[in-house]
Amino acid sequence: KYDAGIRLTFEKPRLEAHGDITTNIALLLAKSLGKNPRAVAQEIVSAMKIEPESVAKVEIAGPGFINFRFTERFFVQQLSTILTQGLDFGRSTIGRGKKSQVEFVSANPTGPLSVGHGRQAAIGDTIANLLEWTGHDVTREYYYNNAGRQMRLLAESTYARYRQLFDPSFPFPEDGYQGEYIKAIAERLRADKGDSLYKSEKDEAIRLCQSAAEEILFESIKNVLARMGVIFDVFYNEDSLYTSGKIQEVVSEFRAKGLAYDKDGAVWLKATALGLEQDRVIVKSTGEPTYRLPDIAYHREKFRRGFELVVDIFGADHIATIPDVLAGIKALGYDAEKVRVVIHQFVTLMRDGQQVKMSKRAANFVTLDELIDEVGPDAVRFFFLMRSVSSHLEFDLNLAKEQSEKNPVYYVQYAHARIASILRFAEGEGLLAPSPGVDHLRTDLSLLKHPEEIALVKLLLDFPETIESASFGYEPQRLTNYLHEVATAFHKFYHEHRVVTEQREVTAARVALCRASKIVLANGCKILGISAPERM
RNA sequence: GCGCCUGUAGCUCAGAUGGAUAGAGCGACAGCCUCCGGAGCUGUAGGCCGGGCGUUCGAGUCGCCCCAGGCGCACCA
Repeated sequence: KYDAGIRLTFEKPRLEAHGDITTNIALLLAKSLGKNPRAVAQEIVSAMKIEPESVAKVEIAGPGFINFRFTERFFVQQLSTILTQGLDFGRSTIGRGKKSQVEFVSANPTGPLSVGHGRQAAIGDTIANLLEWTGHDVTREYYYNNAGRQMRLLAESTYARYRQLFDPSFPFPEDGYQGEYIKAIAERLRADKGDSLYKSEKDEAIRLCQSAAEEILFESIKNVLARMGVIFDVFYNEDSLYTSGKIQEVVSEFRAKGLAYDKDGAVWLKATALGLEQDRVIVKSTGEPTYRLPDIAYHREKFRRGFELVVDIFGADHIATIPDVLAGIKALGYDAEKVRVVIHQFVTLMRDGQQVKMSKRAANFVTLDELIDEVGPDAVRFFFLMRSVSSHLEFDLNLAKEQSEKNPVYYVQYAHARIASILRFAEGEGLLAPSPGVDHLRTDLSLLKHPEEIALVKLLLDFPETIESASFGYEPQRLTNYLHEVATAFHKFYHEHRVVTEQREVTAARVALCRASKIVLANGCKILGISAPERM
């Protein structure tokens, strides 16, 4: 009966003592009504019809919050939803099959992936998983450039290393790639082709070096990504934008719209007309486009390919390019709001309390492959997903290697393995029906009434909401933190109560709780891309 | 100089849409296994949420100004 343009919302109070859900509606209304908020709350409560089956208590608290407490029965009965949905529990269709693309890693094949790429791989793949779980139709895409200056340098470096195998005095390019991996590629070339490159004409030999290096590097990039459980649907080659004329098309359109002009022999994008600080070169005086142009053309293709949601995952060093691309897209008539850019901050590795120095030039460069070798793929992914993406990440190698309770990965996985073990034990005692799906329908879940049991049930029921908020906010760390909480709640429950007891009915109810916990942990791990072991 | 990110317990970090008494892990200290996995659990200590001003019933959260650190600011990608 009040309409002050205020929406009635409920939220979960931070303090358990404040009930299960709460609303501040009375506080919001009080001002416009010129009444005491508690009096408004009282009016609202008096006018409400409550169902005693589900609602245990309604109370007005503090300055005028209305707190609701549900019955334990209300919660506990929802366990059957978890058990029925099983490996699909947590999935939703709110994404309505929206055609979505997540672009990440996108490193050019000029060297092995770094630990920074690893963070991006974990974030991108997990965001893709989250989108899938919320009902999006997801394409994982890797964009790369195998032309241009960097690749030329790679080719020349490879060629030089190859020549040095025959003649150590052969000069190495000044800005060449120093890494050992170039030497390895050269060795492989010699093994495959002998000295044939040595004899052939130089430009031709360099071309061969480039394609060989590219092939070998991509193979190793794909391998290391696969170790992390990351598989791309599409590898999009920037070069195709040139050969198909898409680049030229964009320039022409900008010109037609009066958004491009010539100056000093280069073509400039009139970015100032699009609300940006300064105009930018899109085609250099040499005739070569700057990175902006293909980026804009590429993003236009994303729209043309029908994506309704485009998620770009970039490292912090790419931040400057984003406004140009978004402005360009908008100028071409596309809705830039459909592009969500996730910027992640950098990673530092810590070993024995010391920062591990990482320099691409120097020899102490740590590759993603080496990191996985050292701590294993589960720890790598989990650690990369523990922190919010906008936060600098300190990766503690000692902790990640530790096989103990200190290590959060093991803590979560241990909870899962422990449940598996309990279920094996219960099965051994002949206490499990062969089909859990049928079993739980006959289980009296209202026998779960201890605080640790109820707390665990409530937390498990938060799972779908956690996925939604992680998915729509592009914040995987919410899920990571949540799973840690679930593990804690389970361990507490387990510590306080025996699952397998003399009373068959109680045992059945607790087994159901274990199974539901196992489902949530397993599904959560699946989204994070880590294993949920039955034993460890 | 300009832009983006960050600043919360000794350390590493959570705290979505402003809510009631600020959380976890590690580290420190003190405890808990005749019993389904101790890779577990319980307790103690530890905080002017970088500083200031503002917005409002209410700010770690929003705005402005400082301070400190990171990353950018090319006719490199």
